[in-house]
Amino acid sequence: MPSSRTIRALNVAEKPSVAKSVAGILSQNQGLRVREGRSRFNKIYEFNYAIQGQPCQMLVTSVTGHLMELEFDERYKKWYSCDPADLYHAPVRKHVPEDKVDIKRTLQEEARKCHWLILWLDCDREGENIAFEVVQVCTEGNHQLNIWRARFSALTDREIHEAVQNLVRPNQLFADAVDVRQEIDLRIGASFTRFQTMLLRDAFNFDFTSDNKSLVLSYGPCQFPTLGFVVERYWEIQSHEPEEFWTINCSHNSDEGTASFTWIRGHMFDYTCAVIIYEMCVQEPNATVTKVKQQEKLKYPPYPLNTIELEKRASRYFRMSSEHTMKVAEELYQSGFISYPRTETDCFSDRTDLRAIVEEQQQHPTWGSYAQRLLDPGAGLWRNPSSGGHDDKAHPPIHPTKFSAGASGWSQDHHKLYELVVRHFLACVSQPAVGAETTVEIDIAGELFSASGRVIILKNYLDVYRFETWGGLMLPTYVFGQQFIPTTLTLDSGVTRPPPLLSESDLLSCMDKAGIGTDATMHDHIKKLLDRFYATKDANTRFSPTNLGEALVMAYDDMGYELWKPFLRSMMEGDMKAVGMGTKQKGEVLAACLQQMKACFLDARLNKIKLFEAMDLFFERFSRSGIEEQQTVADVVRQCGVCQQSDMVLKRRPDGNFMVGCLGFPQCRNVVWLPGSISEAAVTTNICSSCSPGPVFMIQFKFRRLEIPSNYNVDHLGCIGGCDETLKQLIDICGTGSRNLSILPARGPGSTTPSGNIPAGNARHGSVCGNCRQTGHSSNDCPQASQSGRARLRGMNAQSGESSIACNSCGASCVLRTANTANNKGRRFYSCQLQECNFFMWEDAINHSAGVLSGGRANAGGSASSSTRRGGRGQTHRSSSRGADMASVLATGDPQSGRRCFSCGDPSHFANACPNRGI
DNA sequence: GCAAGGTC
Repeated sequence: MPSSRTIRALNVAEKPSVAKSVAGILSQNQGLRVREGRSRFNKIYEFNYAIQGQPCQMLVTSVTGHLMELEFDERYKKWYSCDPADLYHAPVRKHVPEDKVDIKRTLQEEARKCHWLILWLDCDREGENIAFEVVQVCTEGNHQLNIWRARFSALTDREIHEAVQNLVRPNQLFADAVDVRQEIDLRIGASFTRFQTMLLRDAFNFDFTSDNKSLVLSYGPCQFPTLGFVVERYWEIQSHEPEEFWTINCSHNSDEGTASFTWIRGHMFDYTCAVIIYEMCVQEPNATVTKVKQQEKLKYPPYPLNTIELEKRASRYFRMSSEHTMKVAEELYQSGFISYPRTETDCFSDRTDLRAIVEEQQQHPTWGSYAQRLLDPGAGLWRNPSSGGHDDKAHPPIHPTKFSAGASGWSQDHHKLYELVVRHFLACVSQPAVGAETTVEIDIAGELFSASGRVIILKNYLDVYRFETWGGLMLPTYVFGQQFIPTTLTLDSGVTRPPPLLSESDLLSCMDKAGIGTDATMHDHIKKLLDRFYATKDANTRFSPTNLGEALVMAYDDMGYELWKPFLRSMMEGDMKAVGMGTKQKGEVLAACLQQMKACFLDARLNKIKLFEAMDLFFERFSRSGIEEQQTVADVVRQCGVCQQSDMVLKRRPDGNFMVGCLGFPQCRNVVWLPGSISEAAVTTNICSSCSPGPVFMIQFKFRRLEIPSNYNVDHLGCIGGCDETLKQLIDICGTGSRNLSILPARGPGSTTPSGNIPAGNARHGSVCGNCRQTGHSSNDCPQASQSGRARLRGMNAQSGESSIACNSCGASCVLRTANTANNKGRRFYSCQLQECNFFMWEDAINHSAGVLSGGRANAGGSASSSTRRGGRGQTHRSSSRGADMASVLATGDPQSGRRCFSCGDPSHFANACPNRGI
């Protein structure tokens, strides 16, 4: 029994699993009692222990992450309750949300009975912040608590015992750093989200959803840069100008097989040079082996698995989304099959018993025998895992924690993910694969070509890590000085290709590199892009921006802000570090950041026309004619006091503004103009008590929040009979004329854009400028050509033209563009607008040789060979091939060249002997 | 209804 001097200590961990581990380690499972708390997930463990010789009765329980949330005061919570700009200074408070109230009550009840509070939160900034949330809640129950912090970096016996024997005080600075982040995220996120949602949702017909009203156009310091990565790559692809190149390829057949030699010069962009060199090779085709190099190559196993790698590999190997991967991993963790799945750590601690983990897997029917070989010292397969250099000091790399040959209730994805975790772990503790690589270099007429092949000598970890392969191309045997005549020698052309769309794995890498999100939240940010209709993911897990996503990024880019770039987050990360170190004050960082962001917000609001312009490129404005018709039918406000014959009715004008006019128009011109800031107006059955002659029916108005001062309500029941001061004031302030938006370029009939993504300068786009994407001019006379970063990016290499032809390859439309590269400046070409199609054709190629695509000059010597330029993404692009079987060339001469000089056309010599040769 | 961060 505890003595009267025994200290009762309440221990709180960040999650139930840690509470259980800490209790198990400290009690050594002796005298450990478990009871329920008010929250069914967070149990309470009790046992006796001694800290620094002091007997303690230990109570160990947990929270589940943050206990509190930051929110605005009640008055600012409703979207229309305030100007979004007010959210930069509106009061905020931390509160315990409904689903955490049970945990709060448990903590307070237990704290009342305790002397000490020991905080076992994860040892990172968020953990420190949660620690202070726990302190706040517990001290509300007991002001006398002595508060301690246990610092540990792994759930091992030594770490936990050391932590409890060396308790310290919690670090307020770390917690402050997180407070800063939370407040900035909330204020920026809420203000921009409310602003752009309220501004755009009612103005445009977003054709991808039938529920326009509930659409939320969110902004967040993580989600927008993530969208930025997707859009930036998409623009890079759009602005890519295919460039034609030439290369010489050589093959040689022997009894042992075929060797393919590639030209050491690689791609040559100057056709004449390539032809001259090719001519030299054709004239002296004898190949001499100048180098044979054989060396051993090692392919190392991957580093131990952390969250981001798990997500990337599951996406690559199984095409599982990162969000789904984390859901499945969480379930495997909850049921005890794998370790904690949210970890940055990619190195194992020296204290981890790696062999014990392997031993468990020996019984598996598929990889069990590999695990047995690993443990057999005679096999020499074991290798201590290398370190990836990251350690979050809280969790080990993801590894199997319990053997399973497939539990009941597992889906295919549970099987796949568990298999990945096990095989990855077994690979990490295995020897690298060993290969023999052979490189052969040959010389033909002074030009060098090379071929390489590799055979695997020892597969080692590749035996178990079936997700990776290592090329096993065999080369025939060659010896130094050997000579042979190539079987084929061809001059091949190709075109440069744009990079592919970002895959989920690429996107995670971009985010990781730029510090966007954490290992536990990155998949949420990616999913948010899909949920918000900002991006789509295709079957190959590649992301494209939607029209909405592209328009939003385009608008902010045109405003000149880099809100869609990762810099804001990086800057915040720097500031948070400074707060954590104590070199900057919490208040000072908050004030400075919010001041900057508010200025940016106000400026963005002034420039809202950019948002409308960008949206206008892709979406239709809501038609107001229907509303007008409906409202002119029945909405009588009063009898006309001028003609005294007709009724005055509420009308919506074609420009969207409201008026109350006499139905006797045009004979009677009595009219009451209404403020220009009204978004909705409806005549009610309420009758004004002061205006006469009556009845004058009152009108329910809704004003646009952003167009009236913040001290006016957006909802107003008003009267047009002359008694309504509010209405008069708003007419004074807002006027009754055209709103800003009516100065936008009108969208003529037929300019409706389809719902799919439209590349810059698309011929289908009609009169949209390829540079700035506005209407009314072409890219050649674009006034913004040098102003916009995006315009610069898009117009970097080529300018869009208006002319288009049908694509010879896929049938879609090609647009005529002008090259701007050194070699082909001013030369015009057609390129297909269909993203998947890479068709490209010089305009002069059509003129020179009808029916021959892109090889006009290549085939000038009379070649009959030609083919289209189309090829799948990522394939080697080889199209027109001007080549010949060398044996036949040597026997009969070159039928394709007519044995004349390619350089000057003189039949008396070949190009290598051409007197004009000056390359 | 808005962010991002914990975690169940």
